[in-house]
Amino acid sequence: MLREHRRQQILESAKKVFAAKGYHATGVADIIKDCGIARGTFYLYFGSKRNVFETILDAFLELLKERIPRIDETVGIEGIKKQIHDNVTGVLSAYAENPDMARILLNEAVGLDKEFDRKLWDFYKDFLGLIEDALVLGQEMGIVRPLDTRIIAASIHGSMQEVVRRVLHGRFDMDLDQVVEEILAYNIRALFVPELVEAWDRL
Amino acid sequence: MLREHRRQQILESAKKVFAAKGYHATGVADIIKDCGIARGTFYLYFGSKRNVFETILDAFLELLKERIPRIDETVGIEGIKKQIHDNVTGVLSAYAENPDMARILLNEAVGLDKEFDRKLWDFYKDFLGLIEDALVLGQEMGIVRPLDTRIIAASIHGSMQEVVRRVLHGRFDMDLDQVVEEILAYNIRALFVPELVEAWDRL
Amino acid sequence: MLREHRRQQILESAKKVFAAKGYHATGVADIIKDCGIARGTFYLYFGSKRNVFETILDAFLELLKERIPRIDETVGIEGIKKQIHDNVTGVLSAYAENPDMARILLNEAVGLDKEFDRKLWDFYKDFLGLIEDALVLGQEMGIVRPLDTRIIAASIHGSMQEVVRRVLHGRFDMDLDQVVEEILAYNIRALFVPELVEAWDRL
Amino acid sequence: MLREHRRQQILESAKKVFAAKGYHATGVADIIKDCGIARGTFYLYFGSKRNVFETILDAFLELLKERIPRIDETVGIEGIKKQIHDNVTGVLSAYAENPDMARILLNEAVGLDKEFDRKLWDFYKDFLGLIEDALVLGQEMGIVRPLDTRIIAASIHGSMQEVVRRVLHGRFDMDLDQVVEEILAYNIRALFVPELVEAWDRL
DNA sequence: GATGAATGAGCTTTCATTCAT
DNA sequence: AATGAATGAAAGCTCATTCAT
Repeated sequence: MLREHRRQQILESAKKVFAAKGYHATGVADIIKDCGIARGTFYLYFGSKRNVFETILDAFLELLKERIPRIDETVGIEGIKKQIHDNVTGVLSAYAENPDMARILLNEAVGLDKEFDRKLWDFYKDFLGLIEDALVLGQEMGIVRPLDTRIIAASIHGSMQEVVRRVLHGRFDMDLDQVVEEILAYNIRALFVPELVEAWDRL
Repeated sequence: MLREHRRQQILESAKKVFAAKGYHATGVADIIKDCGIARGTFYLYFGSKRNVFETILDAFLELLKERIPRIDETVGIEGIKKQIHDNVTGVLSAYAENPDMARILLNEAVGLDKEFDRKLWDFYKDFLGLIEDALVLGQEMGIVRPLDTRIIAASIHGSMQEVVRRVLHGRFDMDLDQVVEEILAYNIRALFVPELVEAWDRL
Repeated sequence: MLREHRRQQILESAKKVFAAKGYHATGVADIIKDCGIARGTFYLYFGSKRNVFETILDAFLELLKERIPRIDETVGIEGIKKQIHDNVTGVLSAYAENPDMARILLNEAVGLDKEFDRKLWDFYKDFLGLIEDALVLGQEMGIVRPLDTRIIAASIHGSMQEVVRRVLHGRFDMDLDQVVEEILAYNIRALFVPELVEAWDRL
Repeated sequence: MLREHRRQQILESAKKVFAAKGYHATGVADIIKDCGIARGTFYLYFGSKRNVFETILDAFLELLKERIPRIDETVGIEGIKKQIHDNVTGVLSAYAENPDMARILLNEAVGLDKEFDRKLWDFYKDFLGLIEDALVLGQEMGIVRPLDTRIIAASIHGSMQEVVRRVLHGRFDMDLDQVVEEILAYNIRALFVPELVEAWDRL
């Protein structure tokens, strides 16, 4: 399908330019120049500048969602450890593999307009919901210490997001695994009951 | 000082409107309407729309800086605990007391343009530097566990920022002290050597 | 009279600034800054920016008019030569002694608006009228060769004006007398019947 | 070339309006109204109001330059006479054929801003340079009397310019040839050695 | 008389979007 | 399907002038 291919071309160009210059500083002119198409052609595939941006954002949010499956608690502590490890790695690598999209999500999509804000809050609400569910489950299983699950879910999310932001900004020259290890070590201690922390490290 | 008073009026209106509508969606027209002044009057006090925004942002960054004094480590563990507690409370209350400014910093100032981005990164660099210094100091004192100070400094910053963001968004109906307690409990466990965590809680 | 003194102060400042920056590039702000008075004070003495400009221009046009008295032809050729010499010297020295006003007249007042244009044309019409009258008279006396008085009056005026313009622009480092001599030598030859030219030079 | 045609359309409208209302009194609104195009279209072809004006001015200066070729002195006195006649006719007809451009050059471009002033002075410097060269050459050939070439070059230029200005202003109902004859007769007498003037008229 | 803060009409310019070809 | 010239609403900003003190 040629049509689909052309659509993807535009999306790629838009992604690149939005990430590099920001939403407002990017004009439709920048996108079509990068893409080598005419102004009118752009509007043949996307209704508006806002619409391309939304498409890009939606795709990345979808991608992120897939990387965070619900935790299966029936597989024992060792299995849980592996799941958590995989989830964190999955999310972080989603960012790492799509730096442009990540930059757009973390830097450009913030404060764009009311509707985008709602979309992001909705996404994060789901994301935090999953974290909260996991925390509650952990508390029921006795492995997570007593804490306010809402505040702590936000903390976890915020700490990961900020680390990602700084890695993307190019300040950290470290590899993904090291980042995952640090984040896990940090949160394990922050969340789990003391007895488990010891055991965890021995796993 | 009538002049200073008028300047403050404009700043207040600008703060309100920027926080409510966002930087780009806000026109000078919105600010002067809220303020009840003429177009020209606005430009008598501020050189441009960007300039008012910058003034607001700078003021808030300055305010935040004042709330984060360097930690005095010579006062014993109990004194350190109090300092940390005060610092966290200080920063969070700076946000709580200036919700508009906070919203502007966290939502509007992100991705505005290259120069604002640099300003923010510079500010955060200082902020993270202080956290890192404290972590390194803690490690030297044997109270902070071995960890990558850069990643963890980012984590701490990110976790606090995200919590603030969500409190501002109005979803949390909790009071400041509770938030501070949760954040501290979270980070104490995440950072300190196990022996200290126990002692800490007993303080 | 203090009032008159203040008025002159403003006129002097305005003259200076208009000559230096041009009418449009000059703001009321420039004038009052140079003058050290308040905005409102300016409008106490002059109804508008245009009005100050007009006042300056009128004054200079008046000054110029005084320097060009009608020629008295009853005094013999030698007397006429002296009169012409004095008139040319008078006009040129009016420019030389008021370089700011001259610059304003020659560079700024051109093409300002319909009304100024009319004022200037009227002035020049009078000026050219005097020259034409002198030419006609000269023809009647048999000392001016046959020529189209309108065209030649314009030529005379234009040649003098352009020389003044260039002197003002600072390109010529010559003194007034030399300029007068050249202009006279130029026009005498251009205008007079051949026999007279010779006689003229011997006078 | 539709694009070039549209560009010319805008230039024509701009020329007309600038000549009629003057640079400052003319708004982009006036130009596009005269032209029947939208605001944006204007900026598609010209970067700014100043830019159109400059384009018009440059074009006319270029046109004038072409009309003033260097004089070839090797062709004998009769040939020189013809060349001078042709040059003067050429320049004057350039003005006559482009009254709007001429009005813009003579009335609007004066005192617009520093940069335009420099452009004009540069052009006139070249123009006067050519005249001066011709005068010096004439002196070497013994046909031009002793005179200050700089002052007289300015006189010549000024006299021609002023005549043009008045013709454009519509006060003169005479034809071009007559004007040329008068200007030549005037300057021949003013410049040449007496013996030549006589010979000249006999040619 | 003097002040200078306040005014607002009006300017130039931008850019997402449309539409005739 | 593709083009790119044309559009025009809307933005930021200036500055001569006014007027309450």
